[in-house]
Amino acid sequence: MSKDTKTALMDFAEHAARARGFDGFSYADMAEAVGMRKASVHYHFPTKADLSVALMDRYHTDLEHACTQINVNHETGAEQLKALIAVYRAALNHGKTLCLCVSFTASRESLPVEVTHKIGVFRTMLVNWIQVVFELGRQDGTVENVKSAPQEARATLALLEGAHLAARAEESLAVFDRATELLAARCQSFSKS
Amino acid sequence: MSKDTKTALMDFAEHAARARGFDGFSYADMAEAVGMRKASVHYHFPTKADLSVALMDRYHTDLEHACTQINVNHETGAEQLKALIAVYRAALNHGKTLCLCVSFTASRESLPVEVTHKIGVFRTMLVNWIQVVFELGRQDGTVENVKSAPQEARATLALLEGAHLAARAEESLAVFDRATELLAARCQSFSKS
DNA sequence: GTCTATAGAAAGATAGAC
DNA sequence: GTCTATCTTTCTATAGAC
Repeated sequence: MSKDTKTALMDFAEHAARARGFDGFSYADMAEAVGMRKASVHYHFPTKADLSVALMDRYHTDLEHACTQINVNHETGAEQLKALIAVYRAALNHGKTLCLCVSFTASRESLPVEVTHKIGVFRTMLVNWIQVVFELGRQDGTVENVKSAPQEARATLALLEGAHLAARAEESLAVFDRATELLAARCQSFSKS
Repeated sequence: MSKDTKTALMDFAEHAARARGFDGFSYADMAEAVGMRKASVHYHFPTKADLSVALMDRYHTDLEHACTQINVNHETGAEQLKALIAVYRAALNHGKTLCLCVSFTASRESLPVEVTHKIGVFRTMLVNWIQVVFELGRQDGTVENVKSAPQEARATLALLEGAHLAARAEESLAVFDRATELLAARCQSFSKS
């Protein structure tokens, strides 16, 4: 069951990176978490740089999949935007964890350039997706006051990530909700047009 | 000149914390930066926890002073808000450094609870100040479409910090500007009322 | 205040047996 | 795939001379 072991290692590493930063956990921690020895962890991920690449790849895939699911399950721009907010809200774990992208961005200097590049690709993917949501929201009239969709998309991602930080600073979901309240308020249940 | 040495150590430590995270630099780095030995650094800051407290205290004082200066130098809500955006923009160093509050929030688990608490106090101070700016901007008519000043304040701090992260992710001032464009666009040079 | 010297712990990583 | 054993480096921190 080597794949399960690898998955278990990545699950722990992702959670640890999001809770304590990429420098905040060690191979010893990973080994203890899954019940093996340090040297065995190196069998699965020779270096910590390898681990960081694997984590970022999986994160990109997961989020892209989550976005696709939102498109499938929600019709209007407003509903899709609210669903994205909900995804970030859930990722907070009540203020205990950041999203991996924020965590990795803060720990940038400890990561291989390959991951820095992947962060850029990930952000571009997400901004583009959000932009389409705003365009839809403007067309179907469910998102209020949409001016420039590209600008809205950039600002929205910054707001969501900033709200993550804010919530973590005070370890409180309420802080996240307060920071995103105005954005959520622009989402109408039914078209006004 | 012990005070100068202490200041030099703090200057380097703050820059390093903002560029590489609080776990991303060591006493050896500090010693080399100011031209002394590791043990001598411990004379000024016995533990790294002590150092983190000193950095956070100074940061709070500095930012509070910057806000006061904005109040002195800018009359309208819009001008004050634009000045705050400019402060955050300058702190980026072209995408190389985060503000200390964001850096410390990400490295939370490595810091003493005292600093965690000080981060909360700092954020409250800043949110309150931003709230007053929005109230002013609504009264003098220079900031467009102000709904709830407390909500605007929370969202603005989250947006500024998120824009910091975004800019750092791509090491680009332009990314910061794009993320804050919509906020800046709400600031009018002259009252519309 | 700054130095040399050193302790003790923990980090990332590798070699080789099983 | 996992183990024991070990290496090397780096980290925070302290003792004591100057």
